[in-house]
Amino acid sequence: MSEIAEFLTDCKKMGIKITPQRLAIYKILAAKAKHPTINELYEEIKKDYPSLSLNTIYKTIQLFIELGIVSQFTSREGVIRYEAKLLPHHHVLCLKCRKIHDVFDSSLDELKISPPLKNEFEIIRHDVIFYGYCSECKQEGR
Amino acid sequence: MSEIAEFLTDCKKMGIKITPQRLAIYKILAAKAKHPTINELYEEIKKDYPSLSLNTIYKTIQLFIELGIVSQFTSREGVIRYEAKLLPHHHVLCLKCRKIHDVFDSSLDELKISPPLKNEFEIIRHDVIFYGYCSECKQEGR
DNA sequence: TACCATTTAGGAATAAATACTAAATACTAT
DNA sequence: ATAGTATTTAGTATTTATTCCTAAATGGTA
Repeated sequence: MSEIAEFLTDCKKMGIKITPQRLAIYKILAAKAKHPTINELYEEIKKDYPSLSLNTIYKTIQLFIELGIVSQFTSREGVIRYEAKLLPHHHVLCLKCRKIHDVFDSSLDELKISPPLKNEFEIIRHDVIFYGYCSECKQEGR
Repeated sequence: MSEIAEFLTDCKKMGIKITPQRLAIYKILAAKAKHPTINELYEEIKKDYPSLSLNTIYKTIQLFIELGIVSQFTSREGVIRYEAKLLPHHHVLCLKCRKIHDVFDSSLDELKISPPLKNEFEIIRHDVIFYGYCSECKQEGR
């Protein structure tokens, strides 16, 4: 659980308080292969913290994004999803079941940036999003 | 204006009616370098069609997406933007001024799909989104 | 030109996100 | 350990975004 330890030191460094709510939210966001929406977060955390307010989730997410430890991620469908920034990776979205999976392929991390783009922009990073059908959905036809 | 002519034949082929509202919306979406949000569309079209309803924009956009002539596009910020599907291209978002520009670089259209990804998914297409600073913003510092 | 199914405008209804405030809590220095 | 203080939370109210509904208007067809 070194991610959690890292989170705790991050919080101290940034001067924000460590609360059970924040820890619970971060833990879910840091869990691999999860890309919850606000409501999915809410439903999941309510199991352990029945009194938790949606408002707290909104504010915590916003705080995490400002601190740079969480990123927003939005699929073509316009559904906003969140995840902790851990290893660099990309995504693949199943066009049928809508599940989003992580893609770890470091060759995608070093795309060739064409000269016109390089001239006009200072590129910091990039995301690749694949669209297709996952193993379950491609079997059962579309 | 061949895009507009193409739009008109598309509509006929699909059996939907060509209305001034639909044409106005499509024209803005087809204008290069524009990636409007719902509200930006609304504000812009209201200049010419003061009576146009927000409702109409929502429904028209949804129709266009179903017809496959418009695509949604959502940046890390979670703001949904729309554009007509013309040539295949990718995007670059300025982290300061938030403007989104098109990137035409066909080498990005043929990414190498790693074996694990290929085995588990049937990949149909992909998007690349670059993040960085545009020529104006990188000069004036951040 | 008249007909009819489709489309629009506008308001009502619903859903999503944010603002506000009193009560509760994490951290600091003692 | 304890008290003090600024931060944070929960809960409600408010605002904003999106969808639903219906009568009136309009585009395409014969």
